Amino acid sequence: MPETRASRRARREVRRQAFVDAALAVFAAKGVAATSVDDIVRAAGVAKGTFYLYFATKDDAVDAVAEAMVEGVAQRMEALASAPGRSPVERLLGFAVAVDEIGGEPHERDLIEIFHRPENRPVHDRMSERAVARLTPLIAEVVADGIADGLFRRQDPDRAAAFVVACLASLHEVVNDPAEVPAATAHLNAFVLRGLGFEGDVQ
Amino acid sequence: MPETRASRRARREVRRQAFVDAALAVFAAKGVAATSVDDIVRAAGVAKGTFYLYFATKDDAVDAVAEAMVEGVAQRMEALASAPGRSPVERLLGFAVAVDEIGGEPHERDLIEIFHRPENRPVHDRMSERAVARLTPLIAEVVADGIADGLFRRQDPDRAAAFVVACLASLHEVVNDPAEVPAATAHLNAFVLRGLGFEGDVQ
Amino acid sequence: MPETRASRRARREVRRQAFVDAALAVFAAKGVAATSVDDIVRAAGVAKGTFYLYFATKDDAVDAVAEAMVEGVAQRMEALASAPGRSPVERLLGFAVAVDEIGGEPHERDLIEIFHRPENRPVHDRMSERAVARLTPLIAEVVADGIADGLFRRQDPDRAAAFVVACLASLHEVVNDPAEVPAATAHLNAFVLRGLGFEGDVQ
Amino acid sequence: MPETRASRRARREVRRQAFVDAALAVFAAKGVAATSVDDIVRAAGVAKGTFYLYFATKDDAVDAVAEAMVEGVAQRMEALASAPGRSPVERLLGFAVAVDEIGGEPHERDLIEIFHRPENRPVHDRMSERAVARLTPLIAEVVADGIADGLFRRQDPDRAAAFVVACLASLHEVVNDPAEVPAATAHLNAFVLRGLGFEGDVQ
DNA sequence: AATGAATGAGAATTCATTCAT
DNA sequence: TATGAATGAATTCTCATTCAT
Repeated sequence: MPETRASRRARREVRRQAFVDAALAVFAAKGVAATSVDDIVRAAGVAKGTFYLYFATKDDAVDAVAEAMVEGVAQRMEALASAPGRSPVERLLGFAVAVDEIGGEPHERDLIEIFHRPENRPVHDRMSERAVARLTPLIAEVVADGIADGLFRRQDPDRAAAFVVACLASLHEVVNDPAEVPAATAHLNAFVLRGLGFEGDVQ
Repeated sequence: MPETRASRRARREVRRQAFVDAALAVFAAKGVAATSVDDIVRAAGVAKGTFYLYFATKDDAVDAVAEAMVEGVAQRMEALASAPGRSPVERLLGFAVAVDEIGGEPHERDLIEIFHRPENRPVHDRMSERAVARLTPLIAEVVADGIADGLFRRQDPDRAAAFVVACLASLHEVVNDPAEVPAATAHLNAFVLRGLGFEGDVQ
Repeated sequence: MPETRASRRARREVRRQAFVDAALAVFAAKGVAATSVDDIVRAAGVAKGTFYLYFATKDDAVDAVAEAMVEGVAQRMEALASAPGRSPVERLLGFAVAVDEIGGEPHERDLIEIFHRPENRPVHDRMSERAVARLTPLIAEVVADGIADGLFRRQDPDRAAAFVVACLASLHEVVNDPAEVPAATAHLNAFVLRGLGFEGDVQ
Repeated sequence: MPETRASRRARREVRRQAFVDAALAVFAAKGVAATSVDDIVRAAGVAKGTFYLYFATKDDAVDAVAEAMVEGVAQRMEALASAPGRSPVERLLGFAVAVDEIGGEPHERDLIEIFHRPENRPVHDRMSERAVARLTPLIAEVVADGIADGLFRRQDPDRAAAFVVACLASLHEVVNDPAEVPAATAHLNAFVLRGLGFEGDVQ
């Protein structure tokens, strides 16, 4: 039986993901700039030419890695953002938790590793870019809901969301000692909610 | 009359600055990663070897560029931070103005140019890093003063400063239309002051 | 039919040897220090990158050349050294013949060429080093056998071998006119055998 | 009073020697190939241009260093070679002593240092070349005298001298432990004298 | 004589990409 | 699909030498 178009595509996706995993591992180990296609294929255990069967370009692969890394968090936040029956405040608090949880999976632990090594700035950047693009609308929606509910002040939800995202992103830049994470998160939540004009009791 | 040690050092500094200027121009034109030492010396109109008389490494030059770009803003903010007879709130408001003013000089206009091109992320990063390192303490001091004066809530000034810096930095990431800058700045100031727990009238 | 591991290795060896041959030609023509990797690949008729598929380093290639040049002589001497049923004296005389024969093949003719040009000292050196390392033990063994047989005086065989090797090596440094080679060889043999304490008739 | 031509030349010689000393120090420290003119002038404490007032070429300086290093030994051997009232055998034994004594002065200690580091082969080579050229005639003369006196066999003195020089040179290549030097020297002397056909008691 | 800034050709090495098998 | 040898342009950095002061 000849392979169906669907199963072919699925297999292709699996193969591609294997490259992403391999690339992630090498990136974590030696930084993105210092990683060659050779390194990636060696980690993936395939020949060099095979790489170009799945990616047009090395850069293409870097993008795929960044996307993979952001997507996990984004989906969790998406679920939180649209959680029915929860107030905007609760949903916002959930975002910080989601960001905190980054690192819960091996994949994401690598992400953090990479976030903090200065030589790995380039991916960090690409991820930030994607993360901001992905997350800001989610947050803007929550902010808009909060304004509509009279919980937050009237303000441009997009701009406000940008500030919130910036603060969220700074969490991982700023906290070095894991023990400080809860305190920092609480501080962040209070800062952000107050910043949005929430007057209730935070926490 | 043989050249004095001082004048030699001065001349050296001028020469070095010429390289920084040239590098800045090329970086702005074609991105940092895509800029070779060859490009820089061509722009500077000197021989390749000369470059290495002033910088140990290409990276060394990138750092010098980043430093040059940050230093201008940092000094203005430093002046504002320590302005005698001004309240912490006023000083904080001044920071946003200083950030807004980036771009007032040609040097800094290039800075913005670079900020916004995605391919130029690496310098942006290095600048951010430096900017954060340079600015956070300034802001932390103002926050601490505000807490001492009972204007802001009790909180860790360093962490709070990190959030403020993140929001300030997001200003330039987020606003694309120059006409929006004043509104965005006002929004930012209100967000940040409320976030710090200031209860007075913002504006 | 996919290529077997063995045939791949063989092909690799052939390719590598082609580089050695090319390098040898250029070295002979313009000296080792003055030879660039560019020169070698041009002579080999391949792209520069290919060179680095077979050698980690330019130096690595120089070593390979030196090794190739020494190995031929060494193997002939090895055969002589262990020739069964021949007395130590005969085996020793054979060594000088083997050294004389250097130059019989084109490869080895180049070797001599290189030996005598002062600008080519570096390879000569590396070859000497290797040659000494390779040949001294062979000769030491013969000397030890001679001592055991009562043909030579009691003495440290390693040290004695070093003197013999030095004399052998000097053969090619000293004789410029090929017509003189037989006389010089006879002289050398007599000198060395007497030096070792052999009292029989030399020749 | 204007400087005389002679004193000018003398001063020039002193200055040149200072460069040789400096170069020797750097060569000893980091190898010849790895030593740049920059290194030399830094060690000499002068400006780069000054170097070229005294040497036409970097190579010129390397030669000067090699010459300086050989000259000391050569002069001592010259004195020994022509010592009146001493037999050829005694004079020959003296040569080995002279070679052994290399390292008695700081200059010559460096020489040995350099002799034994593999990365410093190039100077070693140039020195060997010079040493052979300088020493062989001295030894040839002694050998000729010995033949004339009936102490040594009839043979070509130049060729014999070449063998002797080769053995002498091997002394420093072969002996690693200083404690072994006397034994090795004795072995060498016995080997050489026997090789030349001396039948008396060696030692 | 002395200086040292400037030169610029040239070196070694890397690596994304291609393509014949 | 998969392979991996081959490519060659591009990159960073070095260093002997020159020359205006």
